[in-house]
Amino acid sequence: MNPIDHPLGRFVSRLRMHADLSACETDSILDLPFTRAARRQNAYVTREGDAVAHCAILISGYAVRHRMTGEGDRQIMAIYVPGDPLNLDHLFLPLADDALQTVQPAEVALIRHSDLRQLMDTSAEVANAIMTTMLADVSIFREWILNIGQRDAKEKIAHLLCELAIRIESQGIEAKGRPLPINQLQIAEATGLTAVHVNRTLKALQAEGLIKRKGQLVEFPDWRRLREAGDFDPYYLHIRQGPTAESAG
Amino acid sequence: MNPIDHPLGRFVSRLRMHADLSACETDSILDLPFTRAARRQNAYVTREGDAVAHCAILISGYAVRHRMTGEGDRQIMAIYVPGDPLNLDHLFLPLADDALQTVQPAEVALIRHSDLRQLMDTSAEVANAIMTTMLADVSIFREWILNIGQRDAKEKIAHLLCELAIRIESQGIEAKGRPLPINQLQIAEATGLTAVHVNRTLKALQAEGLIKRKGQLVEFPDWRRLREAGDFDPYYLHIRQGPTAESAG
DNA sequence: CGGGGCCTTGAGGCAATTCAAATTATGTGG
DNA sequence: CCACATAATTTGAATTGCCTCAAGGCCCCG
Repeated sequence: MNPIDHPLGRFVSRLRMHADLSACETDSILDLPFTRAARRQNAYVTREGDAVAHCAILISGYAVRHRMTGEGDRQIMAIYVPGDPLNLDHLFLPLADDALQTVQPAEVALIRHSDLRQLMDTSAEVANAIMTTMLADVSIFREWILNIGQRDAKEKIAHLLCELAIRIESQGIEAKGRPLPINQLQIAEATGLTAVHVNRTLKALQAEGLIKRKGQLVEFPDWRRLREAGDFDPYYLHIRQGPTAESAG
Repeated sequence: MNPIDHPLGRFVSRLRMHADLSACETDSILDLPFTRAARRQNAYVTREGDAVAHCAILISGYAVRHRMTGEGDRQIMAIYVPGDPLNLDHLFLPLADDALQTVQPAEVALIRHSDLRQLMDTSAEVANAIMTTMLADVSIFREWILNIGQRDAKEKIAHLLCELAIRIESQGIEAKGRPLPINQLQIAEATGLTAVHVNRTLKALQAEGLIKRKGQLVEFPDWRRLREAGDFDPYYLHIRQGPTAESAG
């Protein structure tokens, strides 16, 4: 069976980026009971303060994780692509300290904590794959600290675009003429810039031939120079096989 | 036995901030085999790229976790206080993606991964406490993304000072007239500012009566206003009992 | 064809940076 | 305990990257 045909297929594929899973272990994941749920654009999956009893896996669409200052400024701290687990952390810390929200119409698979924990107790390999995947996402949090703290606007945005390209491509989605999962305001909220400055910086990247835009579509005519402009090295993603996006246009 | 007398006593105390541990479970942690190692100031515990086989627990002193851009700019992504585990993540993702470095003379306890995993396999409660503690630290990573991305210099620094105060105080260290674990350059590297601007901002905080400095010592004459200035709410630390630093001078 | 997102552009202002140097702490060996 | 070296902090002046405010344009969709 092609795992992509299964709602959790991309999740398995995500786990396999970080750890080995036998056919048997794969099946045990695909056999997990789950609730499939559709979410409109901008719908919340969980909110800050929720006591969470389910792990959400993104089946399709895009979602973000965000937190707000007391003055209401929003910071996006993660962007999720299909196959990504949104909140494995809630397995161990069920009190949500930030919100999960779709940014596109999306579907999620909701797996009860008890069911997932039971499988992890049964299979050390599955447990290990889950942990490693969760910690790869933590490494991304840290790279964002670096990105937001130390790089200038052009580098920040180029870096974010590179990361998204690699992560989306790794899931075999839209090899070329990628539609950006997020708009300019959301790029701003993810990089700590203002939407106005994001707009100007995107224009500058385009003028330099590093990206090409057509509406929501973004193309990368010169991947190598974009990577350099963003000081991007994908090691922090902890994807085992070298990503293949280098060849994409 | 007073657990503080044991090198791992503060570590147990840290775990107990986030999860229940019975006396029996506590003892099983204190009985873990470990190597005690002294580290000079600015010594590395692990470096980026290392394949790590031990979890390091900070017994005394202070340490940071950092990563660098291609241009050599350093971003500190975590500051560790005594009792903190430095790298539980390496249990599951043994390839270090950033460096751990002392910023004061320090001692660490090195616990072999295999020993810690064995204990976690034996005791679900210990495993849960370890996981919860690790994820509380991940929540701190995310708060730093928010702090660096959305707040201005005064808020950033006030927020960082509040976090450090609470975390140090929670370990029962130096109730008043706290010596800052880090210098101004390191505050800069942790907040994404320059050392010069950190200096000016500290002066401004002092002029407003939010902090009082004497050499390396920092006092908080008006904790409430400092907390407000830093938009600081300790919920994200996931410390179960309300921290007591409100009363400290 | 009208309304609401989203994107785009301009002008002016400010927070934070850069560069450079002076001053003050900290530590060390004699 | 002093003299020296080194690290850390402090200050000034000039610059700039990014922000704020404000308005206009585009495009999708009912």
